[in-house]
Parts: sequence; structure tokens; C-alpha cells
Amino acid sequence: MGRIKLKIQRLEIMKARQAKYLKRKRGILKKAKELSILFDVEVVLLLSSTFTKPTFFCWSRPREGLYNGGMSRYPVLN
Amino acid sequence: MGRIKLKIQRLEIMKARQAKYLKRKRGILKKAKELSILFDVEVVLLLSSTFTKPTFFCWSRPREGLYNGGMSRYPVLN
DNA sequence: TGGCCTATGTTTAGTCG
DNA sequence: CCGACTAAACATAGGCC
Repeated sequence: MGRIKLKIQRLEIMKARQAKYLKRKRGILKKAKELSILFDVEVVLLLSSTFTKPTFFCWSRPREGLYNGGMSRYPVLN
Repeated sequence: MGRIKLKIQRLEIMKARQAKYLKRKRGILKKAKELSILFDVEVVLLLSSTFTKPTFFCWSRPREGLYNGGMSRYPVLN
């Protein structure tokens, strides 16, 4: 993919790191969204890096008897 | 991607649904793993569908002073 | 930082075994 | 279900601004 195949190992060059991360983050977020829509799958995706703000994606099916589509306002342990 | 462009909308044909889901699930899991390795990013990915078992992927950086690489044995609210 | 570009590597729809 | 195959669509590395 791209001009050169990128070997899957930790990227140490910080300059390139952030730009690449942004591109790939967008890519996986798009995939997650497509998956949730295509297959009606509930998806939770959390990405936490040391160099940018964390990213959170969450999609859930609507549930009967719930006002907000089943999304909890606060985290719940059952 | 593939022979025919798949419009991103809910798939109703159950026969094709499961096979396609499996392929795409593998795809996004690979992406998640690559992301975590390349950028040293902590990743949580949870997929829950009505027609197969849920899938959970979690990767975290090792932390000093913790035995098991920072993975909580039980869910924790802070 | 982040958008745009393009060449090239990757993913996947459809099919068969 | 699983794996393999192919062609077409997609994602992205590197570069430029």
C-alpha cells in the first residue's frame, strides 16, 4: 500500500509517525463504521496513543424501551 | 473492493451476510493489530453481532510496576 | 497540522472446491 | 464452515504545499 511496503514494526521516526498514524486511524475508523452499518454489528473502538488525544468510536443497535439507542450515559458494570 | 462495489448499507441477505462479515472482521482485526504495533497505540476493539460470537481485541503498552503488562484482571472504573 | 496527489500494495466480493 | 483464487475497489507511503 502506498509507495513502499511498510514493515509492521514499531515506528521510531517521530516525524513520519504522527502523519502515518492519522492516516491509518482514519482508515480503521472508516472500516469500523462500515462494519457496523453493513452487518448491524455493535462496535467499540478505543485508540490511545501517547502523542495525540485518544479516539473513541462506539455504535450500538437501538433497543426497545430505551430512550437513547442503548448508549449508557455512564459506564456500567453488570 | 472485490468484484462489485458494495454500497454501505445494512445487509439483509443473511446467507451472504455472515461470510462477508467474517472477511471484514478479519480485515479490521489485522488493521487494529498493525496500528498497535506500528504506533505503539493502545487498542480496544469489541465487535458484537447477533449472529456470531462477540470478538474482543485488546492491546496495551507494558507499564512499570505492573506484573501483567497493564491489563486489568477485572474491569475498573476510575 | 492537515489536505491533496499518485503509484502501488492491500482488502474483499463473488465463486469454486 | 474453511481455504484458495481473481479482479476490482480501496488504503496508504511518500511527497508537496
